[in-house]
Amino acid sequence: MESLKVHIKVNEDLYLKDPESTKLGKKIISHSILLIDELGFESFTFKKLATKINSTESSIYRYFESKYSLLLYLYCWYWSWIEYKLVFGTINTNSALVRLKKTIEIISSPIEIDNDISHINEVILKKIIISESIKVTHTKIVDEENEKGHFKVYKRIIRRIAEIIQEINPDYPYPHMLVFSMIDGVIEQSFFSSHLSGVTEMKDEHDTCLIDFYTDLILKAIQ
Amino acid sequence: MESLKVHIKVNEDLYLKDPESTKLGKKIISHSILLIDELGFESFTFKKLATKINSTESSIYRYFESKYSLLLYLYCWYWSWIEYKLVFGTINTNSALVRLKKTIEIISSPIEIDNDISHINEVILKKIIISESIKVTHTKIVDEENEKGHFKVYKRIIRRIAEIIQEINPDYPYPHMLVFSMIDGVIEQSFFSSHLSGVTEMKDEHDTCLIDFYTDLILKAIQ
DNA sequence: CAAATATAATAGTATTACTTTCAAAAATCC
DNA sequence: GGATTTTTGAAAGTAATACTATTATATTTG
Repeated sequence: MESLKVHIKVNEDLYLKDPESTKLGKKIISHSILLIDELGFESFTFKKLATKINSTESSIYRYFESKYSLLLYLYCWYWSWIEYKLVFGTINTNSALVRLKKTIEIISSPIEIDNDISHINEVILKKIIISESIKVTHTKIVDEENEKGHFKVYKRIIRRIAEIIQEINPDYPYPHMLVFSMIDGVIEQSFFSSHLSGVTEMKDEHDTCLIDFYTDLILKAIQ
Repeated sequence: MESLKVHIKVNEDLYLKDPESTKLGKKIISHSILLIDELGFESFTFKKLATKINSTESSIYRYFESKYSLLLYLYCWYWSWIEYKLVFGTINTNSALVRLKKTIEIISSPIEIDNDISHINEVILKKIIISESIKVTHTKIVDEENEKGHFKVYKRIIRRIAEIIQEINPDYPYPHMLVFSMIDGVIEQSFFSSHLSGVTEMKDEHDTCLIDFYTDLILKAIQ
């Protein structure tokens, strides 16, 4: 059976030319994910990517201003996809508590292969988000990017979940901090689990203990 | 009154020549902190630093292999200093709960100027740690650095605090994850508080609400 | 004061992140 | 199906960066 195809749309000013609109564009996206994962963002260059996909540096520059803006594109795509999963996963659920538990599960679960979205490998994309997304946020131009609205989706996700918490306990004073703690913590613990053993009980990126940890932590905090 | 001078020692393989041993070395450290804060790590270069301190690129290269290893030095220095504050701040305290509370306070408090250590501006150093330390950890060579023992202090801090938690509640299953959550969360929330308003209730880097947030969170989690 | 060491001045290299130009190929329009 | 527009490829060029190497000049030390 053919499954439902979902198209994640990102802000138009993230690219010079929509990579979803052409074959070369899609190749740039799918292979950049693989190559950034392979080399790390610092060693990743448009020249190397061009060689990989039998194209040229200048062709890639027609889609993205810089390798940084390509990473920003992937970052925005990822969080839009997560938002879609959150909305889809909690639809028709009346109980705020059930919605919260489901939300925590979606945020802290390891990614499984999702065939609904063709050319993007979400498992490797998450690996990139885990190891490289701080290169999108921790920069001198973060405020500029923020003003352009590039963190809108990320912030909306936090707001959405914080609202569920407020529904459950309107008196809890730090719902956003609690949610941010989880969203950021999932990424960071996933990274450190496979690099600095000893800082976390998590064994690797596929360990599901994060669900358990954050469910317990959040429910106790807001009880 | 002359205050107690404390000398923080870092691993010898972090530098080519000990910057604490000469006037130029100390100038490199103190001014690199100011310049990295001013320009951001990406735009910071040894050439610019050399100009600032009326020296030359090649002289700075005699102390540090690369700008990256200078950042690693600052990173290690910072965590050694935090460890010293933790040990000093919980000495002679028998109750594990009191030690835990004090620890949380030390980790999540904004930094105040500490005149005990002369040429290093700890307030600005923390700003650098907040915005740049991920450039030490989130890199392809993190495993290599880990093997060289450069994250030993950081990991020991987590272990230390996790042990206090285990003393209070030996059955809590995720003491390291909980501690890591706090240590990493403090840094990340401090960063985002001043850049992405809306993701946290924290107003800025000087807001003390983190103490309150983490004290409540951790005590409820392990109760 | 001599010898050893540290620093400054200068020049040079490979790589990177991009830009420009122009020709060839492909898609689109009538 | 041929003309036109758009997209891509090939090649060369630029400024900046992250270092290295060499030699001369200070500065420290015994």
